[in-house]
Amino acid sequence: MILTEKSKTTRQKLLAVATEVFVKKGFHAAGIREICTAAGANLAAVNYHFGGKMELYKAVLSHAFENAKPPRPMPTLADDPSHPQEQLRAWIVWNAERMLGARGHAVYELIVRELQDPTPAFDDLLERSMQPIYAAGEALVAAVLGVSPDHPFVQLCCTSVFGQCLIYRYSRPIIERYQRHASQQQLDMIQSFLDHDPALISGLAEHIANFSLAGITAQAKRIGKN
Amino acid sequence: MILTEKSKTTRQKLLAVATEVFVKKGFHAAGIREICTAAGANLAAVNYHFGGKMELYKAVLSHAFENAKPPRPMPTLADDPSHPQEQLRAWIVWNAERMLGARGHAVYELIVRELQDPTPAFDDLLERSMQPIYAAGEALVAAVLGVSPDHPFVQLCCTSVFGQCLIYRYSRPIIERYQRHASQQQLDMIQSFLDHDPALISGLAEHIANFSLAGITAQAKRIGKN
DNA sequence: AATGGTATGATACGGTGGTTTGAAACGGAC
DNA sequence: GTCCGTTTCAAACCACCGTATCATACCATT
Repeated sequence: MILTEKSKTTRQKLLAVATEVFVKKGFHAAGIREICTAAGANLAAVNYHFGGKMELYKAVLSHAFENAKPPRPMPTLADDPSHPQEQLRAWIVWNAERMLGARGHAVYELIVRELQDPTPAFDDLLERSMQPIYAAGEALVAAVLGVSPDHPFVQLCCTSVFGQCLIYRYSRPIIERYQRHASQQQLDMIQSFLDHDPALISGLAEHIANFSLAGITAQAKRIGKN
Repeated sequence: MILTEKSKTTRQKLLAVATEVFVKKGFHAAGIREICTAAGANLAAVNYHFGGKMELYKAVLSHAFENAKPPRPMPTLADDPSHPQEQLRAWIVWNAERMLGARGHAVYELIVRELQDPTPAFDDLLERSMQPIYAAGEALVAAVLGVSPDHPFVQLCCTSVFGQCLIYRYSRPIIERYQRHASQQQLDMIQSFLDHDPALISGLAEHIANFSLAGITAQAKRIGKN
């Protein structure tokens, strides 16, 4: 199939709209009629350009993954092996900003959806987008704890870090519902969070880093005592 | 409607099976036919006994909420206002065990589903099951931080605590998928976690408490310095 | 045994959602 | 202008799901 200019734009429009809709409603709840009308395309367009709903979804995942490329490289232990604490802090901040910020937005929203209703496309996405990051985090935590990466505390601490990040992706409905009981100041914060305000995101990332680093070093002392 | 013995067992079977299915697949993906055949009931049974799918779902939520009543009462600041740290630790452990253990299993699994695809029954469930716990946690964190409950740090810290708990409910698919790369020791841990092994649960709760308390006291020092 | 409220059963209806079809419109190549 | 591959379009198809219907079976009461 040769892609002319016109076909490219319909395909791209479809892809963009589908990303939005899949993020907002998840794979099953999203309808191709909704996607097509929102993209100004015919109902048959999805099947023509992608071959089906699932293929469209996989294309969306790949596209979102490509667009999630971070602006700066991930900090790793190898960057500065003599200062694991500083590197760990840098990694946590980097990871949190990536997960909460606008740049990685779609991927993580989609991953979070996959967590509950895994589709066949899940494994590949997870392997490509999360595994390297998680492995780097494990290595850093292990270095700070002074144990091997297989140590149970390593997984516990890493999960604590990821849990703090993911909940902001996860509990958007709660956050939105909170608006009714919130003060004006809180309302502004919520809105700017939903808009991926970079200042707020990095503030959040700082909090998670401070919180987690204290938690991890406390566990390190606990290990040392035993 | 007078409930004879026979009708009671069908209703209860329906309720039990529906809880399982709704937990496993969520409200939308679960089918009446699936539930009825699994319960050995006729297709019309749901409409007869509950009045519709949504009413069945609400009944499941209520039933799950009733069954989640904790074995011991929630620790609050009022229990011992002079030792907020100890009370906060007790609250975190209590909350984590409740969220991760078998007793509250269904409620939290359902809440987590609601987080992504809210149904009209969400608000009520949230208000009844989460709001009191969250408020108690806020008060305790605020006491330890030495600030008012409206302080932004309070919400940040509370969210960090809940995030660490929820991720274990949330990312079950990841945990299960991890089995392929896991060691035998890890496999056993995963299995006993999925079986709600009380020893493992309280170990997890201890970790979350240690981790979070260190994080929160670090934030307290940070506030003190400013 | 007869009766009437209760429970179960088989089946059909209306709606929705993904997919398919076949014809029409486009656009460059000759 | 004609041709042919590519793209768009409206309509229909098909499977599934929640619900409604109505007949039948149950069972305590009389």
